[in-house]
Amino acid sequence: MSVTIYDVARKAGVGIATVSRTINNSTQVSPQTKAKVQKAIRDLKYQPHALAQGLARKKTNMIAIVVPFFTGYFYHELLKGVQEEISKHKNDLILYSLDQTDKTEIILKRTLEEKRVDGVLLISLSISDAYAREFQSIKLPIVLVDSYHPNLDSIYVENERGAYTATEYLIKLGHTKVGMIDGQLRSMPAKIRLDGYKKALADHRIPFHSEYFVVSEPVSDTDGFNRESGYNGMKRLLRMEEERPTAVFVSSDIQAAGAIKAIQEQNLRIPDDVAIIGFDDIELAEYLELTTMRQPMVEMGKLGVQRLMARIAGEAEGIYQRVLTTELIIRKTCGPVKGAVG
Amino acid sequence: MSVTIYDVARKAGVGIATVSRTINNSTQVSPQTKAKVQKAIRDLKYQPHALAQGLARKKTNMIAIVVPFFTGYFYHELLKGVQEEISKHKNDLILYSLDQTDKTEIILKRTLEEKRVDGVLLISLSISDAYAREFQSIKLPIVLVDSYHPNLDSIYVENERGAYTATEYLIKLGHTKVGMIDGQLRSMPAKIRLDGYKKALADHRIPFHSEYFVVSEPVSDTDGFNRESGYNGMKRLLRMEEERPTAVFVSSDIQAAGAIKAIQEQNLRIPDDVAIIGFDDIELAEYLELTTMRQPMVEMGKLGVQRLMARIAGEAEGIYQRVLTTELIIRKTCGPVKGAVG
DNA sequence: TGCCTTGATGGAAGGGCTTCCATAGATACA
DNA sequence: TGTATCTATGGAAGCCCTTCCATCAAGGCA
Repeated sequence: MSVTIYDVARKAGVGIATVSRTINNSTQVSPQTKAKVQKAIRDLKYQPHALAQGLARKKTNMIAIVVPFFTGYFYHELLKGVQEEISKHKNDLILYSLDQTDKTEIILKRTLEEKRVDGVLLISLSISDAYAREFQSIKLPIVLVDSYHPNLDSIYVENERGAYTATEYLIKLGHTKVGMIDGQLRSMPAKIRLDGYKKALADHRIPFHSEYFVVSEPVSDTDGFNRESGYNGMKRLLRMEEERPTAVFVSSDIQAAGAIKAIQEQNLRIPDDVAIIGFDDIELAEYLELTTMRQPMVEMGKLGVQRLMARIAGEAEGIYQRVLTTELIIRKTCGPVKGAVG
Repeated sequence: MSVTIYDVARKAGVGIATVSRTINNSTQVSPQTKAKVQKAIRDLKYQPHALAQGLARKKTNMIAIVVPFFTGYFYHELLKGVQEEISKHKNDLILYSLDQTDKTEIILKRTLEEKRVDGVLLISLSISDAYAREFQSIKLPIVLVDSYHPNLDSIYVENERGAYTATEYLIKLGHTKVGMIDGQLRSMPAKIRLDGYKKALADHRIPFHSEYFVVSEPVSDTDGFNRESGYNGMKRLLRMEEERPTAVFVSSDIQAAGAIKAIQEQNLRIPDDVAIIGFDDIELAEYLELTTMRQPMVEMGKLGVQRLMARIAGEAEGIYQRVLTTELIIRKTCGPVKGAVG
């Protein structure tokens, strides 16, 4: 049925080992023989069987990418970077998208033991110490992107600094009633962004006001970075009426989109009544004219792949911890506090 | 190093065939033996090697999905449906995203010959007759989604009817100067939507005005369904000044987003000066309050997987051609023509 | 009691590749 | 001219499974 290395060998009048060497560009083959074999390969339209190769080589040329898909656009952008980079390396990508973050370890366990992939790219998901150790001991390369573990290669943005900058930006516009809408605190970025927010307040001698801080409700087991949570969070803040914050730092653009909707529904104006700053700078932010903190998402994806490939090739040493910077993108959802000097 | 079926067999004091049978739930194993083997599997944390299984079984439990990624959100939504469905079938997904549509056949060739996957899901990409035949003769299941080939399973929406409905909707609002911004005509949906547009005009005795029809410029080798093309297309239409269309059917929401931007930049109002209707109903459409034709993207993804799995299981016969309906979603970017009765 | 089923089990042969090891021929050196 | 050194090549083992085929024990029936 399908043509194998034996067929090629017979046709070229050589041994299978020689065919294999030719395929794999070994220098151990004389030019004449190589030419003969290549001709036979062409004639028979031979293509090595990927699984058999993988089995024999103990290398599959596939990597797994594990993402929590539910939150949408952020991962979409990141995936772009991953795709761009991976195609350069002639590797294939197995996509595992989780509908619940607590399934992470089930997937990791499988990738770990099935030996289907050469490495894993874990996006925005945290990993327990136990599993981190397991990956190390089994020597399956893994790189965390938008996540962090002290013993594993990690690529992430300076979440605390970004949140600090965002909050401070609002404060410098004259706002003192500065709220925050965050994702689930079990998500690492959410937690750290809260720290940045608190620190900015403290540095400017504004007391932290627990009513101004809203965490998205735990819907099933998501990380809470979604539109509904932004919408609900903002509604809660607006219920405070006169006491409501005049500016809100929203922990992700997608939540900011929901927040904006809630504000508009109350016939309040942005930024006059409520100023909004987001986080991420997904494509949507541009449409919404949302002021936000940009994360270099595409770049994160690329760097993740690069590092992973290096690890797989055995060219990587030590633990790689790359912190990328965020950038304040000023659009139109933030303005000075009402009553302040223009 | 890693634990194999031999280790399990030795530990359980049985032969490897029995272990294999236990794993694969054969009834040919006595309950006692099965229990013994299962215990050994648990004790040793044994997990079958996916590649070896694939090689022996001639079945990989992986399917390839080939998408043109550049156009963004549409595929993102579709992928959601695919993911949901595929996880039910315990299959893995290899993602091939093309940066150029003319690479389609290169990828197909590989998937065809490498035997890495059990089937292929081809999204929005066309396939030549030659390749269609090849897939059939080699018996590698393939399902086209948002695309069509007479001899292959295809799932797509009634593009002509959808375009017709959209155009007619504008006409019924009183517009007679109805323009269209389309993707590259080599893309099948783009071509067929043009037909629908023309037919609606004809049925309402409005002559087709070639200046009102704009095709996105051929950027590298994309299908032209992107924001820039919508932006540029609309700019071109607006250059006609007083002669410009009062309503435009834009062939995809993402282009509509660009078109809206172009309109706003000229300080024109939507829908008063120019009415816009899109196609797709991607998530962004809701933010933009875009009136559009909804395609059931998630459903298309699911159906595609279902059909493919049936094919792989050998339960599918004949050629499946499933046409899904589109739905007019009225939001706020269309209104009656100026001067008409409200 | 003897023979035939039947069910449970093990062995071995693939599946298609890579790679170690052995061999043979050629070259080089003394 | 004989021996040591290389290079090109082939054979076979191994990667880890599935599955066909053979075997064996036990039970059923005459």
